Amino acid sequence: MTSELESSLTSMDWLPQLTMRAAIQKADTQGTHGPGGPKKGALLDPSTTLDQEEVQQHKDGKPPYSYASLITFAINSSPKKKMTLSEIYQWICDNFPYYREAGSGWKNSIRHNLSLNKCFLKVPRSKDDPGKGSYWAIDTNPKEDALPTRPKKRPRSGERASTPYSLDSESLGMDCIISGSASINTVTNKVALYNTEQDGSDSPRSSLNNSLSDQSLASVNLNSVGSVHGYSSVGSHPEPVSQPMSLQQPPPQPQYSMPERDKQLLFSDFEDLSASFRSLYKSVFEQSFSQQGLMGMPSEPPQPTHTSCSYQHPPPSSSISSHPHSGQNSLTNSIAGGGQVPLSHPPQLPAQNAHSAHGSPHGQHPSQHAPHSQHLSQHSQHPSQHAQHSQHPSQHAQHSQHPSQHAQHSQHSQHPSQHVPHSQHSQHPSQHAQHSQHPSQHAQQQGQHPSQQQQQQQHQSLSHQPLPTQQLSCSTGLPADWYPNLDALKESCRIASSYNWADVDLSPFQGLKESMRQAELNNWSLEPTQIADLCSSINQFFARTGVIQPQGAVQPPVCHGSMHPNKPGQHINTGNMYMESRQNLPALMGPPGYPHMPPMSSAGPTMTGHHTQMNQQHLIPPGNFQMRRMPADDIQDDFDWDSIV
DNA sequence: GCGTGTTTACGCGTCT
DNA sequence: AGACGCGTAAACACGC
Repeated sequence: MTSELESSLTSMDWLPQLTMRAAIQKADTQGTHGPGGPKKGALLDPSTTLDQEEVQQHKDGKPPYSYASLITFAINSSPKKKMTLSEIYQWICDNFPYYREAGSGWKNSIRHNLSLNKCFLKVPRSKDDPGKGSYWAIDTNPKEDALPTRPKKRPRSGERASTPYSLDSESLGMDCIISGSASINTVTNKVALYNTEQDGSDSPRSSLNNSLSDQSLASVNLNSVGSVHGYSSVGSHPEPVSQPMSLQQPPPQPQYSMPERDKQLLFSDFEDLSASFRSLYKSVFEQSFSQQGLMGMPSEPPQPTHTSCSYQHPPPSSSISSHPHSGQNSLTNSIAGGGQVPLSHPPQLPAQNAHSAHGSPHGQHPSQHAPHSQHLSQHSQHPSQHAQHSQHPSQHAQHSQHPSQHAQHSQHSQHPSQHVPHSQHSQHPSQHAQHSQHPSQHAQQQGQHPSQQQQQQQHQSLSHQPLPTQQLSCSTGLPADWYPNLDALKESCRIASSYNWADVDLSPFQGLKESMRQAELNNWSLEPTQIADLCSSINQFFARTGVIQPQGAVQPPVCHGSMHPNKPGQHINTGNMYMESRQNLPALMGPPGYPHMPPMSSAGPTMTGHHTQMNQQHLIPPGNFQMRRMPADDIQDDFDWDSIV
């Protein structure tokens, strides 16, 4: 598999299949509507399209597809991955003559499905695209929460208005292919995800916009830890994943300047990286936030708009055990990571894979429930990742104090690190210790940050200006080329996360803090440019704090990121770090694993918008860095191991 | 009026 | 038997 993935990483042919994959062939177990052939409900991979062969096979009679599948087919047949209701009708009629002659009841069912099924998102039309009805797209990150799927938009006249949330959300969209999380702010209103404001314009827009926003909401959802791939009950899947029933209805998509598969690569890689970023973020800054109250964010109560917050503290057992979709990430991560990262961590245990493969037909497997797909996926990956779910420092204690919770999660995870004695988790709740079992962690070292002048020089040539703190990096830090690729980046994040940043004066890095905070607020839903910026900023950060080894070798060009302490005006020119990075760091500054990230004309406000400010903030006061490594035994692995495995 | 969208209710088949 | 997924019908509201 590893080799397969390695090769496929080049070809990227696998991406369309990974993306949002959750095709569950339930046909053999339920929903049989006829002998042989595909069954209704058999396929609900949002990324699938309908094979012409399939079409031909069901020219006569009612197609053996569920309405949800039909809708999925239709939408996916659209280059924009969205369709109006009438277009969906038309597509179905075009491809399934049965419905031409059928009454109109099926249309009602289509509408019913669209409304009811969380997989489908209503995308408001943009102002420049007037017309009747909204677009419908497939939610790449449907929230399958026990919470109401959406607010009742209008009280029905009559008595039923008193039951605003009568929908059985668990029964809704169970066939959705959950790809993760994030969908921030969508627990109650999924439409918001496809806000045309974010989306750019729904209609005629640039190909780039289309490719990036139609389905992915124009962002790289880092929060969806590998979840983009959705899950696939491989074990029960009657057909190999590599043989999606789908197939390529040949929609030439010339308007895509970036191939669809590239977009998906972007997703899969970045999402796979999300936990690492998040972990790093939490490791580095949360303590600082809590101590200094800077920006007030992570210490603030969960933002109501932050969906993930809704899942931060699921009821111990019920919420965990009742979410049938969250197991996706096991497979997801195993696919995405491909085991390429040369970590000493043991490979994913079979049980974990089996976990995702178990997918019970009814989605009752604890790991399959979507509502906590993000949450539980991480739980299932590694118990120590609980911290990643928390935005509030005080919540870490929760994650670290209850062996029972770990035990509970252990039901979903076979990760070897689960065997870390619980005492380790509870030893340093207040420190937000980043425990790690990774062998690369070594003795703690301390260092003093050099003078600002040195920093300036270092900025110009990081590799030639070893900092005292870089002594640390000499033994345990990152190589200068810490993010030449995705795996390296993840590993770097992991290593960096293992430091005890609590002792580090992070005040010089307000900009980075803010960047990461914004990323956190956005559920790590970042655009490529923002990813690049973040990488750049982190690179600077690493350099400043000595995490990056002062090696001259493959040292990436000095980032012009927000961490730049001495050239605050440098980015004012473009306001887009990535653009500058692209110019100066052609090979390294782009998001790892994303080879052709196109230059973005505009970066989202999430990250880049802060950079100018950050540049001002990143002036580093002299000599105030002290880093102390946590004792190896106390290191909690907060890295998303499964994202690698 | 019609299309669209939401919601409720119910029946059926399957699975546990 | 109950839960579940799915299909179907229908009521209702909204906007063009």
